[in-house]
Amino acid sequence: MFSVSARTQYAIRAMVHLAMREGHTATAAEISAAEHIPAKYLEGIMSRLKLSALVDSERGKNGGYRLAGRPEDISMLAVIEAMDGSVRPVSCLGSQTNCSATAAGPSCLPKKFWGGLKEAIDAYLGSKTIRDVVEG
Amino acid sequence: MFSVSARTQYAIRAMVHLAMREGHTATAAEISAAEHIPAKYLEGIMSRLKLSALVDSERGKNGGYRLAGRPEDISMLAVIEAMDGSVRPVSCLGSQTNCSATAAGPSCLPKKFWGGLKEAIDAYLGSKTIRDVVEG
DNA sequence: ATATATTCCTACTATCCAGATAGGAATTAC
DNA sequence: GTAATTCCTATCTGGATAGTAGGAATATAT
Repeated sequence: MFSVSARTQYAIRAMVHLAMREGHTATAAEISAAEHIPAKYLEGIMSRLKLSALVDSERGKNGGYRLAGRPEDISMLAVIEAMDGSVRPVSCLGSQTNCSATAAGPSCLPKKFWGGLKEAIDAYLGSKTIRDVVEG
Repeated sequence: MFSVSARTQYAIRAMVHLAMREGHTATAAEISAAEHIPAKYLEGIMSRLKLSALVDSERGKNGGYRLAGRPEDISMLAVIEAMDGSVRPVSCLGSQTNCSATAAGPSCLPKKFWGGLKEAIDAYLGSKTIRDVVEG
């Protein structure tokens, strides 16, 4: 239950790897080898991280990736959201559309419960940073 | 991210429905109609709830289901675990087997982070009961 | 300039599982 | 004995996840 995608786990390991390089670039190939992540698959992950402005990249020879900020300023929530979008236990959270549960009536009792779960998860993930993970 | 299966949402709505029946039995067909849950699919859900001793059942004519305890004594964690097992963001939590991340070494930095997430989720889900949800 | 190393882009494939359906067997009330 | 119900087993299907493939664009070094 509530399992995290391989993609997200890979992304976090990649970010941790970059954090330990302390500003020096690391190539996707290097990260792939060090963290046991399929090389081609990792490329797509790095692209997403770039799109979310969590890493900077340099193309061409001697290129590679580096963190776009200090490890203590990058929340785990940001990394996870870059991979799989915002935390949303049920799809009706954050959208106006009614789910099947409310098709016949105005109220959906569990909605507040799910909202609370989202808040609990967001609070934890938002409070942790790459630095916290690096320090174990 | 962290989306909850339809099965779990159905199960919760079914439990809430039973709670509102205050000890009287409700048939699967009745719950299905009231909560807009596919009838045959709901049967399997009720079986699981029974297996986890969250509901009692009576077979045959005038049979049906009722809560196996008071709504305030049934935690949401128990209901969710009955559907999809225990909260486990990453598979290495709760098992001794090493994941690919640790194949080449003894340590996995993110493990503590994931453990903390599990605890945060368990704490929230464990603190809420069917009664809380019924009261909205 | 040319070779090389890298990111970046698009498309494809395979596997797995959630969600749902179907048919009937076992059980009980009346 | 009939109707209503839970219970059991098997099967189908769509979509998502994980991973692969091939190459275009870009930058560096010599």
